[in-house]
Amino acid sequence: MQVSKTLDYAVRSLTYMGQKPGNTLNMKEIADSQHIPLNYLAKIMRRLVERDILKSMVGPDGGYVLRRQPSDITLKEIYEAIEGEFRIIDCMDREKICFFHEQCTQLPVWDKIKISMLNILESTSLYDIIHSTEHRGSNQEAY
Amino acid sequence: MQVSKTLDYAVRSLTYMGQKPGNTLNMKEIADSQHIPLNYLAKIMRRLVERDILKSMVGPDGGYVLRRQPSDITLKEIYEAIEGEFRIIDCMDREKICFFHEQCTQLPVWDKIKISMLNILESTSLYDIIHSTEHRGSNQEAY
DNA sequence: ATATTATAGACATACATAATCCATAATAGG
DNA sequence: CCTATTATGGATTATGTATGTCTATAATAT
Repeated sequence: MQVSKTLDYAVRSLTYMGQKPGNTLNMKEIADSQHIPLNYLAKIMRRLVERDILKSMVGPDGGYVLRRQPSDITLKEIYEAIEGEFRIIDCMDREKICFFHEQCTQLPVWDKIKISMLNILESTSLYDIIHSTEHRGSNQEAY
Repeated sequence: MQVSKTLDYAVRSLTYMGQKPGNTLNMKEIADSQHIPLNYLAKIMRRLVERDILKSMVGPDGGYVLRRQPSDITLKEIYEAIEGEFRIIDCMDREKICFFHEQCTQLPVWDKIKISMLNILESTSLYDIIHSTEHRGSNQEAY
């Protein structure tokens, strides 16, 4: 029930990019600034490009830019780019036949949690994430 | 970001027990009914006993009973018995020093999700889970 | 005394995540 | 056209955690 390191990397990278609007940033700069292994970030970036969250440019002075406004990129999109469809328990996978079928008492609970999480993911944009620190007190205890 | 099989096993087992109030059920019956490997369930049950969710009795005709009313057992307790403290991202672990300290823009988002999930876990009792199927249409599409 | 049950924990396995590595394609600039 | 720089693609390895298995021990009802 944890956010994967990969998703965390993706969100951090996009946040960093959103804080430097307009600039084309190359992978190396992003990887260095966020302490992400370069080749691992490469794979993450590809998925974000595939999902049209980023635009990439090959060659010298190449790199990545956000394809859309941060306010137009939701956390849900980022999640799905990295993890695929949002799902919190396996039998929500329609391809697998769950032994318990409809008598399963568990599903409504997990579904409630799922819906609540999806709401947050959907209603949170990259813009919100970028600006979320501003609302935190500077002497707030670190996590 | 998924519910572990172990937690699912725990919730299913407790639900099953809650549906047969008063009876002492032994592990074998629970394991069989829920299709859980017996020795694996043994480890799960131990944790639930430690947390005073279950009472155990050794010996012939021994087994387990719920120590409290289903309405008095929250999903959060079950979660914590199995997974430990609820946490959705590693740097929420105060023992680990996160590289980004307070400048981290990510935490408020994950924290929002965490709080929302905790609310649900806390406000959902075993009673609710047991009775949740009743609110579902019988011809509802299976997950 | 024996059968039955839970307890305890070591051990093994499988699987997903994370990370590394190497080869290739695109392109800007000289 | 050549070269350096950057992304792309995919194979491979490493690591850790979740899951599952096994064996021995303790408690207790009959």
